Amino acid sequence: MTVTRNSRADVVRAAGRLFAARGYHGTSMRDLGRELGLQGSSLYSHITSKEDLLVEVVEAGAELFERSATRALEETEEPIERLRLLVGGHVGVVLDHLDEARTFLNEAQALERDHRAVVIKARDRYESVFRSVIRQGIESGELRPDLDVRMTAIYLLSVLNAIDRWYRPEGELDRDALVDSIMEFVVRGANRVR
Amino acid sequence: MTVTRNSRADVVRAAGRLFAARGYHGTSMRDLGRELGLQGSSLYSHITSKEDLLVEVVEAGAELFERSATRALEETEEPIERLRLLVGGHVGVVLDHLDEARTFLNEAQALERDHRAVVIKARDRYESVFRSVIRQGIESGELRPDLDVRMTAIYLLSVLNAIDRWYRPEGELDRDALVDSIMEFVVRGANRVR
DNA sequence: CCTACCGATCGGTAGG
DNA sequence: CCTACCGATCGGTAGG
Repeated sequence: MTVTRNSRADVVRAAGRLFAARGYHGTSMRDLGRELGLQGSSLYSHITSKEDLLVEVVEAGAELFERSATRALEETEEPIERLRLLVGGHVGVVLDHLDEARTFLNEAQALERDHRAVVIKARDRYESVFRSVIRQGIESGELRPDLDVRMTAIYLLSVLNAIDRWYRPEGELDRDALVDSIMEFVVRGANRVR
Repeated sequence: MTVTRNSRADVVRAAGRLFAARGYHGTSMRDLGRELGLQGSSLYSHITSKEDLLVEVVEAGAELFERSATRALEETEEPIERLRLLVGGHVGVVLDHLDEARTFLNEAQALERDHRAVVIKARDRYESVFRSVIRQGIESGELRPDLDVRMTAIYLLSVLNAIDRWYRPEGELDRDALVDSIMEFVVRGANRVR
């Protein structure tokens, strides 16, 4: 049995776990120390403040979502394919990086002003990728022309951001079926082909 | 200028305001006292614990949603009309009772086990109303028969529960237009009429 | 990474 | 509803 010291990355990951489960204000540095098998005060050899930890976890979440969007755009130019990749990528981030995703989505309000502003900008950029892909789908004739682009993006993201609230990987619905289900829900309502 | 004493209801309402804005763990009893212009310790002449306050706010939220669902069912028997009333009622609760709605939706995790279980049951009952109305829409032939009832209810509620994250009453979209927009998004995708 | 602390703040009580 | 507290816990530092 090897007892290794914790790395800074271990600390950030554990913080994500607790922030996602109990919230930032619901997590004390002593809770976090316990999670890692050390004293709360020992955490300060890795970080300089509790807020720092939140910033790192939230930024990790933001990066995961942004990278997913970039990949979707690089993979193909076909709008509906892009939309499916955006949905699949988002589902992947939520399911594979639940803690970072949840903290990014729910705990950004606990950040102080400047850092919160950065997060809001990252969210806007991410949402704008959805908007532009929806717009491309309209231009290509695959989505109906009277669609409200902004609203559609908001509704789709509402569905995606709520997944962690109900989805259980042990359930009957696997990841691909989930993506199909969401795509059907969204695109059937926006599809021109009748 | 009349300086009146605060009632218990005032305390609960103010608690809802702060819990919704900063979260339960992000709100101290002294914060709440300041909000009402009195000492933190004075709150204990109205209530017996901080957790009590959370229970009351969350239950107020639960009741508002349940009453909205009951009203929708009583108003009409036509499935699509019922669905519209459910959506309109939900939008009304979120916009007119934002603090209770937010606390109900986001802060129930801070409740201790027993009370949290009550909330989860209330949510299930509410969701089951959505499911049964969707089922009625399928039976009446207005919604397509291959629709996944559970998933459709979850997606619709995901859209509804995210409204407080982006909707601004000062914006161009008024309440009725919001309801129309959501109904179009959901029903067009589920509508049999082509 | 630990021990030993720090001042500040927490939820809550006693007694008016 | 206030004053005056209580013990516990908070984020964080010093010094090893």
